[in-house]
Amino acid sequence: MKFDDAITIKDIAKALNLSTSTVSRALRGRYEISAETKKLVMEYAERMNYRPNPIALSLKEQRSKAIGVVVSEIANNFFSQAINGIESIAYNNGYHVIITQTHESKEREMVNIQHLVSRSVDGLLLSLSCETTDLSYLKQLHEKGFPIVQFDRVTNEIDTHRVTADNYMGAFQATEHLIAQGFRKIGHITSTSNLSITRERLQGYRDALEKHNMSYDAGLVKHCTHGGMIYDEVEEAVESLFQSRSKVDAIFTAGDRLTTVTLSALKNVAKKYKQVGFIGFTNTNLAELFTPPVSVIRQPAFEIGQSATELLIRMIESKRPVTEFENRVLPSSLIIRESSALIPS
Amino acid sequence: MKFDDAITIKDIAKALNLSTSTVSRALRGRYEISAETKKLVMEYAERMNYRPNPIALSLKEQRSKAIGVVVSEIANNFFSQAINGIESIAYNNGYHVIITQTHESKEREMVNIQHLVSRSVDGLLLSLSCETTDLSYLKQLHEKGFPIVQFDRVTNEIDTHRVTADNYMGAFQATEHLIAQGFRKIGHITSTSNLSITRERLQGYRDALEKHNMSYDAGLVKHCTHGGMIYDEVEEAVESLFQSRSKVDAIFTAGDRLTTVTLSALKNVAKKYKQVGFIGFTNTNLAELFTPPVSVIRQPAFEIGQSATELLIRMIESKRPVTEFENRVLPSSLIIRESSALIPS
DNA sequence: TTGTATGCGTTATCAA
DNA sequence: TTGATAACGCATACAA
Repeated sequence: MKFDDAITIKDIAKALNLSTSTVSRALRGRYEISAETKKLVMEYAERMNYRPNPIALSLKEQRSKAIGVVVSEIANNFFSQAINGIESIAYNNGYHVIITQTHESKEREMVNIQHLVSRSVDGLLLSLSCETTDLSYLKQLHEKGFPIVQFDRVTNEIDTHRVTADNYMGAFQATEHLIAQGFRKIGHITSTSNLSITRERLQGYRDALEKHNMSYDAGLVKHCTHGGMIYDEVEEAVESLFQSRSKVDAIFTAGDRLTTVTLSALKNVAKKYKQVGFIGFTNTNLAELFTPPVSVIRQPAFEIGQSATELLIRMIESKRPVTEFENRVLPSSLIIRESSALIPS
Repeated sequence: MKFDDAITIKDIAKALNLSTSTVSRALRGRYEISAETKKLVMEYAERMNYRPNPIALSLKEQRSKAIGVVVSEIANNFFSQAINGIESIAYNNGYHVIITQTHESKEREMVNIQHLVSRSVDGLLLSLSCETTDLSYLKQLHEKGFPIVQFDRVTNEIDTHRVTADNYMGAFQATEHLIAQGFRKIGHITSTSNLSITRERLQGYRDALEKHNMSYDAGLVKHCTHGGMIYDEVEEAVESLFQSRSKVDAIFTAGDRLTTVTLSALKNVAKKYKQVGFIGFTNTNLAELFTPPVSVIRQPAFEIGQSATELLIRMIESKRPVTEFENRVLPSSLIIRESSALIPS
């Protein structure tokens, strides 16, 4: 059924007693067409509000002027902000954006990518899911020259452009900040070490401790394999950090979700303790609602989205295959609030 | 360029020395084809990992097995949860979801809708933007029989299926709750009255006041035209509610964003006051981070998404045009926390 | 039971 | 300068 009253080139041709090819050429302003015919066609098209059918174009050109985005969750401020950045650039370049979520499932990830590719997206913006292990399909795609840009959660196993936040430096500064505040036993709640971001942040944390001659204790690092999707997992982590053997006086959290949920858990668990230092990676404005407001590390999500999209579109539109891949690292920013000490009610 | 090594029906036909139509029919399990040929084709297709090209199908069938979603912002918990609901149903029915954002701009809204339609989405899930005024295009589309389901922010000017939260009852109960807590002067921060949700909530608020013999004062209702997108607007609203002439002792906020931002503003502004009652519509878990946690009205976002999608798919797949439209109203739930009183630090 | 031809909307190639 | 035709991948009416 056609609900779209969109007229086609054929309709124009018929109405004007021309051939479809003439109309097509006139519309695209080709030099072979007489100014007269051109004007005729253009005006008629304008008047009838002609729009080329994108589907037909996709079929013909084997491209769609659309880019696919694969993220774990859009209900995550980092990603929704990144998507806004992606859209802003894509939009300005005449590209359409198709967003898909993996919900951290590798099957979902695979299905989404395949679907996007078969839908002829011209390129892919990819932030890997926690689970991802088998990258062979992606690798193949990339080797065939399919434009892919990784952002945020990246892997070195596929050599593409990469755009990330400076997770290392963010974590380093965050940890130093807690140390400067006088906290001596800093716990770290993070997600699976599968993820690049997890490893980078952990390294920043370790190096900061080392710089200040504080020993690294693996027992103080809690990996939540579901990245904060499951509350109980986080609460358990928080609780274990407060157990006698390894009682921390401060906590540093790694992700948007993890930060949110840890703060919630702290409300319940930390009551028993006088003061808990806190800092976390987050792009929500949650933390300022705390009493007193806590410090956070904010990531340049919007800019990451923009940057990744620029690179992708450049790849798509360049004639020759790209061989040199960029690694853009955008600075995270430390936001220091009144106090990083949480005073339980 | 073809990066997808997807084989086509033609390839199969060639390899098996059959015609494309035979292959096509075999693949679709038509009865005319001999079991033998069917098996042959099926197996080969399976082995070569054949996938029909969705673009070609769209062009042919004038449908895409995709549904378009138009919301104002995905960086809004209500919508991201609703989208999850939408995806869950769409996915199970073999539909693909294309999400677009209007950022509350009516131009953006128009462009998105047209783009989706020209991309042959089979139906539209629509949550109107604040600004929307000219509905003629949408009306036309609907009159031509294009499947549209409105959700959350709806208008009566277009007669479609509608799925909403029970905003009226939510607001009514919220207001009653504040009254029960002893607050006597309750301010209401909401968005433009263009929006159905705004009007419903306002009515709930008014009726609750009336029931308890409290007079309604229009001066205590602040409309933020940008729905909380602009902080200053909200802060101004909060401040004016605390001015001597109309000093409120409690605030009731209308939207996800508005609630978040008002809470932030309260942190700054309300410091001067001893106690402020608070309740707001929100789907974030922000409110529990407050000290003490505040009460909220939570909307069944996920279920709204699911329900709207069910209706839409039913419309898409039904042969005869729908004439009777449903108005589904799903209950909001009041979440009472320790206290709805905010104690400034 | 299978094959041929046509069309979905567009553009490119070749011919006029 | 313009037109006829084929092609993108698929499904179907019609022929065989």
